[in-house]
Amino acid sequence: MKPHDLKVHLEKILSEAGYKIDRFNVFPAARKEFGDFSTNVAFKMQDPSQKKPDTKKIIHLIQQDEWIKENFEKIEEKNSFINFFLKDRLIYSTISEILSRKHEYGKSPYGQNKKILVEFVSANPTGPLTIAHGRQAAFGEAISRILSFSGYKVDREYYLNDCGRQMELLGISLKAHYLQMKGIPAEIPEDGYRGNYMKDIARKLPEGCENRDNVFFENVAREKILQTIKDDLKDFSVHFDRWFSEKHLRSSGSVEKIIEQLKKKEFVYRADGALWFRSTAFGDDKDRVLIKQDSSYTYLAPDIAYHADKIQRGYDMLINLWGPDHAGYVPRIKAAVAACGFSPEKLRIIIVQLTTLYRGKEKLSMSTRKGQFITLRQLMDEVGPDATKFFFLFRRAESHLDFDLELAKKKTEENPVYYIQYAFVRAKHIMMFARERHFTDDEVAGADFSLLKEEDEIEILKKLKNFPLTVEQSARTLEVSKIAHYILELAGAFHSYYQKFRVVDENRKVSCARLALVKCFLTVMHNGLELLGISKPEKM
RNA sequence: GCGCUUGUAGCUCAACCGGAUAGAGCGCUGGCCUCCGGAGCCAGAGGCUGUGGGUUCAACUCCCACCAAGCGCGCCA
Repeated sequence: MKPHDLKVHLEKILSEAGYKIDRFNVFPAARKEFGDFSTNVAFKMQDPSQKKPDTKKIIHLIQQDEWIKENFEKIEEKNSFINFFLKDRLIYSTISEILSRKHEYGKSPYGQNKKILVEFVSANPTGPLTIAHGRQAAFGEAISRILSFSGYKVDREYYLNDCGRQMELLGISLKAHYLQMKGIPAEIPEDGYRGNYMKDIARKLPEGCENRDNVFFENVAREKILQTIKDDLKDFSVHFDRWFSEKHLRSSGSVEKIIEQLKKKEFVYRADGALWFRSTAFGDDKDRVLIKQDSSYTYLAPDIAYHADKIQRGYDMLINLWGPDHAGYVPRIKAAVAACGFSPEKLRIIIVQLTTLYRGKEKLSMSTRKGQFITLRQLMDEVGPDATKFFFLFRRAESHLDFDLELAKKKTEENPVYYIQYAFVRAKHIMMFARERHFTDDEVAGADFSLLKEEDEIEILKKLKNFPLTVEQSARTLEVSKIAHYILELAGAFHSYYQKFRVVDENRKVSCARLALVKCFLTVMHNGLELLGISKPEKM
């Protein structure tokens, strides 16, 4: 049972009794002594003239209901909240539910099979992925997994800016690096790319490329860099269904087409020798140029075409993960989507804030062009992919976080991810130990769960019971950190329990019940770690 | 100057979209291995939730002003 189920029933009971309540909440109890669920409904029904709500009448009414009687042991008032205590068998039924649903536990039809496109990373192929891209990659991957677990049909997409001025510059830069290497005087452009990765690419080029044109070098650089990006993502367990090429978008005529459509709807106009998009009609601060005086496109034009393309592909919702430097870009792309006849609320843009890197006290400034940056690869090598991921996913996307590299390296073993994985390994070990003692799956599944009477056991059970709710909340709010925090809490409860009680002990019946609990713990941990994309070690 | 985001324990972050005594990890102090792995557990210290107002039965959460940090404000991409 979820809080929502109880809420629906309470609404029914109260409306049948003739009460009208605006909005009230039913939520998991904040404290043990408050039972399992709490509601603030009494406050919402309160007569404004009274100082305290009259809960007695309401409780009496609720207690008459058959469904309530069937499911709840008792209902109490405390500080004008109404607390519900579930019957024991409902708490224990969580175990059977987890044992039977296994890796499906927490899965829900919440998303109603709606199609969602998650677009993320989308870094220009002008250099290796940085730590900032890493954070977006971790988020995008986890959000995709959570949504798909919650009943959405999810596609992940990477928008590839594989043409335009930055690409030209990349080609020119590579050629200059190559020539310099051959001892031929050449200058890397002021705003060109000068990182070591460029020198590496130049070094691997065959002899005799001196007279090749810039396009040749551009193609080589783009392909090489794209390959390293793909390798980085693969090693970070981040997967894309589609790489959407801007070059193809442009050559397909989509840009012209969408501008034509906007013209028909009179959302564009000519002024000062340029073509403007009337984004102010959709709440933007000012109108935006689509075609410049020199008749070339601005960045916005193909981007509108790209979003129009997404919409045409029939998605019910679009999610974009952007860096904070694009925050100001949100109103105009929402406007564009609205102009295409798509509800702007269905485009959810998550701004993933930057991580400021420190080495001790020293703040590291990052610039792709100058080649000064910490790459995702370096971070993975130094801290490990799991710890890196967890580090990102534990925080909300909007938090601007500081990260000290020295500290991260030094404290690797104290990273919460090890705490979590250790709990998992411990539980695994117990199951192995039990197998050696000839406990069978059937014996465990058939145990008398009501033997789990210890406070710590009930606490774990209640946490396990809340997993589906946590997943749903995470899917609704797109906040991945909820899952990470949930897992950490669950791991903590298990560690504490482990310390106090032996699972496999003399009393075989109790052992069986406890083994069932451990098994459930493992299942939920597995499901949670899977959603975050963090590995589940057998040993440490 | 304007806009967006963020200010919570010494540090890094939570707090279930207004709820009950603001919680974890790290660090600090003191304890705990004859027994499923001590990468763990237990106890303790540590807070005017940036500041000042307001709304409410109830504010970390909403509103206003201010302070501080980050990022934006091109016919760049």
